Amino acid sequence: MDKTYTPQNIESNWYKTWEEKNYFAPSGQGDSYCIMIPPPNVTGSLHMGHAFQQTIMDALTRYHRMTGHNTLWQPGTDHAGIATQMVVERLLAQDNVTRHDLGRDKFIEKVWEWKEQSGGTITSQQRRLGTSVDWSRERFTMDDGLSEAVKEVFVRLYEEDLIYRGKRLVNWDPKLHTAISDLEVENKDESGFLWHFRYPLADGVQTADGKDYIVVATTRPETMLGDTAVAVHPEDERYTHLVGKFVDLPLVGRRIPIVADEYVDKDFGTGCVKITPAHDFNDYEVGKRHQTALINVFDRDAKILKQAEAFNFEGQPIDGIDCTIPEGYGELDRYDARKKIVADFEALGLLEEIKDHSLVVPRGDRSGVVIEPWLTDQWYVSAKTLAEPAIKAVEDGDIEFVPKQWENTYYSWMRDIQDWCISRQLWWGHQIPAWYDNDGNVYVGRSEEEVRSKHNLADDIKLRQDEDVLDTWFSSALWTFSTLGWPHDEEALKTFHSTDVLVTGFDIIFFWVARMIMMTLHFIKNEDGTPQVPFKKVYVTGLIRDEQGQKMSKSKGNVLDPIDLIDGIELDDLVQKRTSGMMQPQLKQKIEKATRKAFPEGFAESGTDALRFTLTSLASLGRDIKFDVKRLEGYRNFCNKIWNAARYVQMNTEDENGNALDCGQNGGDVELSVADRWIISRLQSVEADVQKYYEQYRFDLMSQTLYEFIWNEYCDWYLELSKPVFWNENSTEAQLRGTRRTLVRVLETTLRLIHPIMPFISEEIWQSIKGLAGVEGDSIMLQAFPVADESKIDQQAEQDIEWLKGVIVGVRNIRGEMNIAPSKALDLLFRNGSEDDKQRLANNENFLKALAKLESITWLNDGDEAPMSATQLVGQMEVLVPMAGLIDKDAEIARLNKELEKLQKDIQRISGKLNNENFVSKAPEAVVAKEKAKLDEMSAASAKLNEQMEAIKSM
RNA sequence: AGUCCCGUAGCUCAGUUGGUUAGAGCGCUACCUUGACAUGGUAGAGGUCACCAGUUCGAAUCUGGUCGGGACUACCA
Repeated sequence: MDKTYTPQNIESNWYKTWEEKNYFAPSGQGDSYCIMIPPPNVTGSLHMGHAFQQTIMDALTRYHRMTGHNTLWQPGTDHAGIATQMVVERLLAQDNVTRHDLGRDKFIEKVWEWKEQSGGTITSQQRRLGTSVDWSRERFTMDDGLSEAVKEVFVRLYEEDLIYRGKRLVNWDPKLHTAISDLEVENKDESGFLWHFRYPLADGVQTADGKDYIVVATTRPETMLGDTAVAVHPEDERYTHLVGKFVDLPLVGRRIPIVADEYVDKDFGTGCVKITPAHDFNDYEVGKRHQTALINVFDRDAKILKQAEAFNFEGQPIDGIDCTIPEGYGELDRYDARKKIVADFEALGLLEEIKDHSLVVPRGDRSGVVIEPWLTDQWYVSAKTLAEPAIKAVEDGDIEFVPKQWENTYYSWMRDIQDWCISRQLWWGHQIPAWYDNDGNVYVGRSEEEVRSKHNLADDIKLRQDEDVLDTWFSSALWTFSTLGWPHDEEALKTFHSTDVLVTGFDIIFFWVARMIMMTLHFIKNEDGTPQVPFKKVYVTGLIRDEQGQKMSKSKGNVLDPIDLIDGIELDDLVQKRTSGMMQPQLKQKIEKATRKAFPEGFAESGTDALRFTLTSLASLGRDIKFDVKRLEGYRNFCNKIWNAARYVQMNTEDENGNALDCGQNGGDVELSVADRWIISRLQSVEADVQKYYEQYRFDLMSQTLYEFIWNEYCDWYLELSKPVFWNENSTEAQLRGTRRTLVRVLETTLRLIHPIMPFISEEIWQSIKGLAGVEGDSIMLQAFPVADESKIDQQAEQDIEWLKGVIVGVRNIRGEMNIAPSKALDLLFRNGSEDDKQRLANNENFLKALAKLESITWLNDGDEAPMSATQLVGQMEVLVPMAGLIDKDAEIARLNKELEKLQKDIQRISGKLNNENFVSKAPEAVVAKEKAKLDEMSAASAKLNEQMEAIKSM
């Protein structure tokens, strides 16, 4: 083994080997365990969030593989409709080409080219991360098989009346020219105005206070061109006499009714609301209740039409409605139209006032432009029917969220779920399996042939397929079963479905998790017909944020590429990476400055294992993660520590020529020291804890447990305790064998414990020590995961080592505080020890002398005078370091004072407790007894130290 | 507006059913190149657990409130 740990040398080869040998495929034996990867979008490359989630999935996968499960981690990618189409359009735009220049087929070809490239980037990144997915099963949401599943689901839902088509208001993105679902709309608080307009009353009617107009307030003046009514509250006395009367809509001249509707808030604005059913979701409902028309005034760009269009609520065009668009408004952008409307109202003397107003503005999550409620034909999924069993599955505990609090979020959305608009006016995606004839009839089916034969359509009837595609999330909703071969090949489905756990972020609980639950419960059934859940657990991870706690995003220029942390990157390259290909180049300087400030050194190479360990150690439940590069450095050092510990083990279990020494594998007496028994005992507890933490998804606690065991117990103490055995000329062969065997076996076991988190370093070291540990096998991946053996828990050994540590730390404390050179060997005196103490010393003298660097150890009898000494207490026993020539009297007095003060404080606190009548009578006996024992011990200690103090002072 | 999360050492965070001397990593101080490791070792400094009130013999932990930070959902034109 090399002297220093260099991750690059070991990581590249092992992954290739594992993959070539097909270790990632399910073993075909044991109970099944399955995780579906949340398919990354093929829009670019993996970010820290992916690295985080995939580390957790890989740890779970490797763990279950090692516990003997038939384990499948299913990989794949998502076509990410809008997002990917936008990426490719932006690329084309660099050459001044639009998708329309290319035409649909050519454009889609380009997107496939991009998909190949981006998909390749993603999978190679995944390999670098060490993900043990079964690549032979890799899927893409637009594969033939998955497209089959999409069609099948669409057709069946249509046949069950759970998918329908209708002309309704949708969230229209006027930039991307597509409908989007409610979830893709981001509502943002922005400041704007509330314009108060006067609408003249028709037929000479007057208001209660004698005006010939009423005042409506609006934040969207331009939509008044499509007004079909004015609404007031039914109990608003100011206006009751006007209900049923009319106003003449200014500019347009249309006569529209005044209606009474509960929707109106009497106390807001003027209490009169203009109703524009074709351009506002609430107005749509009001209009529907009062059977007004729908008057659309916008085109697909949200520009004013030359001639408005009127529809009824069945979506049919209607005649006889005045659809005038006033002169000069046609083709005006919505915001220009707004200005003009306001100006025109003002000119007409109909502008009452303008108030500042904060309002909520809906923006498209991809385009960022203001979304327009717009009347179009779209396809919908009736969500309520599907939602019911999906709610129940969580209520009944068939699906559990970890942490549990996310179930609230899930319920609150599901119980108020709206129909899901699934059609998108894009080119990249699954084209909707619906065909139209020239009479406007719709036929839904798996193919044109199926449609023709099913509906007996003659060959000469022309059919054209719906040009729209489905929402990306429609296909991802089928992910757990479409990837396993549904609807045609159900073998894998039978084996691996329901899957075990979904690891994902809370940001897609609605987009994805909820919809997967709905679709899967509806389509996948057990043999007895009961529905199958897609997964039994949902592990919801936090978000990885930057060092400031900001969300990482390309536009903010604060993203970290996990590969850069693994390989390291120069500052200049990092800056270059963060500032290239930006959508907002004006931010370049700011990003550069922030980056140079945050990471003045760039990143050193840390290796995959260190990154993975960092991510798991940060994986607390229900909390976002501020990614701290310092933490990564610490765990890189941890890898180095493991590496060097392994080197020590190897050096002491092989001779200079690399031949194995006798580690007790081939018979011969084996004698275990107390240290050997102690570390074996401690290992059992660690094994039990690790298993528990897997069950609880507490990767943070697991990492901490492993870190502490390896560093603070195995390295800091056990390795040191092994040295006296190896270096003592009097050690017997049996003793040497015992310690060698323990040394290497504990290491070998520990490597298996860390393997799911740190696959590379564990494999590399394991390969070079497996023989020494008497283990055979091709890869640590295929070894069994360690299981705690309670019979190896050795209380006696643990207590003995605690005692030993107490003495050693006591001596070291005196050395440290008194500035005694580490090289100076000390003469140690013990006084007032019990039989146990004496026994322990007898058993451990060798260890004690070596680790505390002692020249001699002498027991004083009870009455014996001690020379002036610095004192430490281990229980009742006094450990004395003679001061002569070493220790300054005042320094020792000061040190004792410090100790005594601490003791005094504790004694006060505890005796206060014990003097409290209530505590003694009401607290459990065990607690009282414990406090009493503590007090006794501290009092005795205090007395001893005081005595010692007096002795020193009087000398 | 509703729901939820968070506030613990200079920084990033653990602390599982109330009973610990409140922990870790990084950073800091002093000493040490001893034959696994200076990406290291040893010793140490550092906390009124945001604040207030309550429940309790006992609260970082439970309850209510206040302040501060954040997330999600909904929304009055």
